[in-house]
Amino acid sequence: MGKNEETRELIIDSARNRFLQYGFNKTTMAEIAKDCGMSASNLYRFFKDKNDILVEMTERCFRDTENCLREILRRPGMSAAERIKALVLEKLHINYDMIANEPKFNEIVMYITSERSDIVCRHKDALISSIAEAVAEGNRNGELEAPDIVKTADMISKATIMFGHPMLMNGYSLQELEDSATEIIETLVQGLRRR
Amino acid sequence: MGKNEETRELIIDSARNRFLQYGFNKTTMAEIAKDCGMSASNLYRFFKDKNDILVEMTERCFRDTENCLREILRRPGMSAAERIKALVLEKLHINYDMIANEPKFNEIVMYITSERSDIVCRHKDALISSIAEAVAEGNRNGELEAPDIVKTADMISKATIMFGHPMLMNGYSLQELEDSATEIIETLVQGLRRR
DNA sequence: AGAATGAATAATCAAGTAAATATTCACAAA
DNA sequence: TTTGTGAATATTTACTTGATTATTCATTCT
Repeated sequence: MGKNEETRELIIDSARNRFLQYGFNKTTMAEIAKDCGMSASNLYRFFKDKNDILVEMTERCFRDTENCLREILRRPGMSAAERIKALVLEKLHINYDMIANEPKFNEIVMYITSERSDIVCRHKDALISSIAEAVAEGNRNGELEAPDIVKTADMISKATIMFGHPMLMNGYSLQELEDSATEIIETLVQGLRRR
Repeated sequence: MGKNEETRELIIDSARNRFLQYGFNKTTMAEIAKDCGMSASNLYRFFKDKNDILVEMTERCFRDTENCLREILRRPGMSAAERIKALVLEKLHINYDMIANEPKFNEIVMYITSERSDIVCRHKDALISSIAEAVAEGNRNGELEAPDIVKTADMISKATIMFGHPMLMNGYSLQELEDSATEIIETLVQGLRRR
């Protein structure tokens, strides 16, 4: 890995800790720089501005999630139903962990959602792609009958939207969320089954 | 109708126009009073405070929606599937109209959601009750097989949550929303069918 | 050259004050 | 007795201005 890329990672990690713990506005460039052992002005050699650090942090976070989901697609011996459920539950767990452990997660999500909906959309599309792969697999092995794969995947993502939005998860225990997600997916898959 | 109740309605209607057009904070008690042809201090003879006007306005709005839904339950000659779809689409249309025609609807919803989630919860429960009635009907006539009626209704409401949240409807056309809602409900109902 | 810095400038935030608004109250009209 | 009002008070908002922070830049270091 290039030295330059290493420094960028160090900065993103330092910023991430501060942003999620204290919030974006309450974190100063000087603090991030101090955590990295450099001056504030030097941060600008690696990132355009403070917002840019947040954006790249978010994209990295989304990329990690997407990799998790792709890993689930590669697991052997799962039915399409099981795979779709695993995808949604994985996203749910990642979100739940963040809500539980990172005080300012909600604030950061709201900020990104309102200011950079394009990034959120791209992530949502990646999610739909993963679900689509599982649906396609279900079609191939005769478990499902979904003529329009992407439309079906999009439908599934919309029906499970509350497990990807921290705001909507508020007030439910992890158990309740898992149960609800499971019931929705099992009913949907049952409705998509080849008869 | 009592004179007192008539005045309360006049005040709520005047406030409603202002709140939805200019927002809660940008509307002054003096303006509401002027629209009603009375002094600001007289408003307090009918409502505890400004917040109270908003709350009663919201409850009235929710009650109207709930009456619409109950009316759908009384329509003759519909299958359970059709009735559930009609319920969700009705709520979707009401929300869509508000978003399209009332500039500050979103702001008001956010405010009520954060400050008085109890009211929103009660409305959500009423919605689930209506869906539950349709599910029960489906069970009776053999169209559906849902052992736990309320749990099933709750599941349906969670899977269609995006059509009840203005925030999540942002960026979709009415047609797209209707299509998505229809597809989700038809798939769910198919999954609940007696086999 | 590229990496890094402290000082300079620009933008944003925060404390304090003035103005606007919400709410109360003593009293009048119906 | 209920509806109503204008004046008085309490609260909130808007606006200054001083302080903090983001960003740029000229310069040093390697």
